[in-house]
Amino acid sequence: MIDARLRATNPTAGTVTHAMPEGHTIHRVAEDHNKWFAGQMLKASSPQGRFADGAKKLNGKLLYRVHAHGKHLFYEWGDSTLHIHLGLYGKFRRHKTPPPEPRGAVRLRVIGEDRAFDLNGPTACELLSKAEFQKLRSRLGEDPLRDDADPEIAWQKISRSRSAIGQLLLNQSVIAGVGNVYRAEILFLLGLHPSVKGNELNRREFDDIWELTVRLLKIGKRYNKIIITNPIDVGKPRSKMNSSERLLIYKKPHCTVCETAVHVWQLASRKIYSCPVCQPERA
DNA sequence: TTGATTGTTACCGG
DNA sequence: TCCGGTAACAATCA
Repeated sequence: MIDARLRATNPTAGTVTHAMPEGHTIHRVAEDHNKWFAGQMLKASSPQGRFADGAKKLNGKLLYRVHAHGKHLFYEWGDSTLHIHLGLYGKFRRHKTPPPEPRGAVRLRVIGEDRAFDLNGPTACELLSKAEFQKLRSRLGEDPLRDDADPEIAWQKISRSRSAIGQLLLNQSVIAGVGNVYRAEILFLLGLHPSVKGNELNRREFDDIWELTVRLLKIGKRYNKIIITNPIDVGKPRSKMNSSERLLIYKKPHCTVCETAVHVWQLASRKIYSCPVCQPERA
């Protein structure tokens, strides 16, 4: 069970990070309590006063039974749950043992027999009660990577919404795990304008979105990167692709299919890239 | 040094 | 209630 590869939020918007440290022992927690709980997200769910208790509970614990849902990781500990969310830049960094002195913002150090992991970056890392876990879990939508995912539930939410599909894809309570890069690439590949409303999509279009999302997230999980392009077209295996070869529309000045200038705009407070020709607006 | 960011939440107003 | 926009958070990178 060691090194189960699980997906989590990370700098690459929902792809896998390093192998997750399951079956290892927490050796150290950050001394800088304020830094640990710096983010608003953490303040909301973890009052600072609880840190000391949490840190004590964390130290020396064995991490076991990890599972991912969307961009969240959960380690079960009997009645409580360690919740980790890697945010924008968080990641698990793997070391051999003994690991070097921690550098930068190391939140958590996990030590195994032959390897160690540092959790660093502005990440969520908190201990949740059963009720808190249930509450968080209930706010998450279907994760296309999970065996128990039910696309019907996602379809109900999307088909009843007047929001743009470009918004809905980023909404973790609709589909959990899609980030800004995936949303741009998914809509581009399907020729859908990001402004098309959820309730304007037909079932066939939703099925295409779901299937493509599953496929892309699986590739991302496997290669630890968001990879959209076909390796045959690029002429090298996926593991060797560089960043400009992996994507089709995100941050591209010109459409990689028709060479039209890519339209860059804001949707859901995030930059969205779309091709005015390949993704026509709907009347 | 500066600005942007592959993420999320709280809050406010329509 | 639903929906859109904005601010805040903070490490990292160009």
